[in-house]
Amino acid sequence: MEETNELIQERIKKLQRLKDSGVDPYGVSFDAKDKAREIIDKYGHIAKEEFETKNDNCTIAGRIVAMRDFGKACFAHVQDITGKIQVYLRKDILGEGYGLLKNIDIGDIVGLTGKVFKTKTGELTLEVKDISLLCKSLRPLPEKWHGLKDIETRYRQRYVDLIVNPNVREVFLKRSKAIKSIRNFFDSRGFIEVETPMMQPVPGGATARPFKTHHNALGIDLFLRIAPELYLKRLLVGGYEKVYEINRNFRNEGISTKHNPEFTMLEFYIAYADYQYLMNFTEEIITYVCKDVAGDLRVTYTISEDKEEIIDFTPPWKRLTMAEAMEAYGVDPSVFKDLAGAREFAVKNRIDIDKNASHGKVLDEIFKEKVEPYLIQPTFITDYPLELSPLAKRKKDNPELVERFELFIAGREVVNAFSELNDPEDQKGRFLKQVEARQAGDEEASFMDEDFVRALEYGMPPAAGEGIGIDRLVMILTNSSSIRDVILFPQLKPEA
RNA sequence: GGGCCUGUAGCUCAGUUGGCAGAGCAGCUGACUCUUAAUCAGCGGGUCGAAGGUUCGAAUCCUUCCAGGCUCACCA
Repeated sequence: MEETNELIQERIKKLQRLKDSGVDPYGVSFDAKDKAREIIDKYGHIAKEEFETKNDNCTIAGRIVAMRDFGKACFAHVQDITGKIQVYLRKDILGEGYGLLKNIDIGDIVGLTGKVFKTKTGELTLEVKDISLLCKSLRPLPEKWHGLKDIETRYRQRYVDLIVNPNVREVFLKRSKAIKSIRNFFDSRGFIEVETPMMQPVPGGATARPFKTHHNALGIDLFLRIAPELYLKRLLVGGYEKVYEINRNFRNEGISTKHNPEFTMLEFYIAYADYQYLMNFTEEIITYVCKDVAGDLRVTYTISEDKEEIIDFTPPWKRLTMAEAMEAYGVDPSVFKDLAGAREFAVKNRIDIDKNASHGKVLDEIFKEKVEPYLIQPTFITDYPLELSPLAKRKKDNPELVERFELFIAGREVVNAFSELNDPEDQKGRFLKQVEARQAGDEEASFMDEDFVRALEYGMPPAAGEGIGIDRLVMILTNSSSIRDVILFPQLKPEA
């Protein structure tokens, strides 16, 4: 971090010269009335000749990203949040102010006012009348042509990535837009946005290993939440009928292109609705967000280097039960009969399964291996085995299945939703089952949450609840192949 | 955690059989008032990821370690 090289030394010298000449190299506030993009939009279509009689001035602030020096004149590009615009500095116009240029580098942040015109080659340009340095930059930016490619540097020094890679800026603008769009959607439909604990004494609402932390004053261990579910349902008990939360979940598991230890989840609950209602509702939300962010219901997604797919969000989306989907992708229906049948199929197809795995778990494994990767277009899968869903309501006609669906897009689970179990006795029994599984060594099994059962005993209206993985959704909307490309500061090992 | 790959100048990358460490951009000096990967002349810049080993000699071969990528396992 302390490294200094010749290029930095040069800039420090310039910094000193600026100070010596009475220039504040770290500027003050600057009223940048105009934006690069707006200027280009406003004047771009006007013919070059017309500028000869015009005298329109604009004021912008931004970072110098390119410079072409001619001795007594200089072209540069200045970049602000909206984009880049060329500026033209002339000694005969700037007079003494032109001397500032000697100590200015690519990367410096400047504010300037100039007359709008078009160059010989037709590029809209500001002929600078006044320039002030707002911030001297001490480190050289990556090369102008190849930019910053090194993935590690891009993630570790995201600020540099954002300066030089416009597509990266674009991705995170889209992410912000997607989240705003989701809020609009829910707010306009009578939901209230809530915040529930990130630090929980009993981690629940999902099957995953939690992070543990400690509160000194209370003298207790707490867990970073793996899901907000149990708290949001407590709010249904409390009388709120439509709630949503957009916030971070934390899971103490592997890191991959699809997993970051902290990730953003949207969860929402609707009293008196069920999972069937939610499927339609999900189509509505996602098409709403997709239109807003991508401008179209069809988006291109790069599945792998040599495989690109157009994902079409035009509803209705395909709906299959887990069993139907398995059959459609060539899984022998005998797997549903019993554990032995499922196990046999798994072994035959070289699917790794834990030797203690239950029937439901084995089915889940087979599904993940044989079906999930092929669900490219948005597809709802319904009717999951009870034991995989300790918080979901049983199906009336088959109590071993639950009223649940997951939505798959591009071969990935993006949504998980179900009719919420509101029978306290059943819930308590399911918790106990989970506790048993935990004692038998399943580290992901849930803990008993006594207070949640107590809440259900007061009565929770029948309700439907859903979780949407925001990072994964944004990946699809921005054609990003790694979750790290949609998280500003993804988790990495500390720099050596 | 396993397998495969990568790490060389600020950035993007070459580096042959083990034989003086290279290019482009960026930087510095000079020229240049419509360039846009500006151009022209010249100059400087390296812990070759780290440590150890083999060798007369290592960026290059071997071992270990560090970081990253892809992938598998686990998961969302």
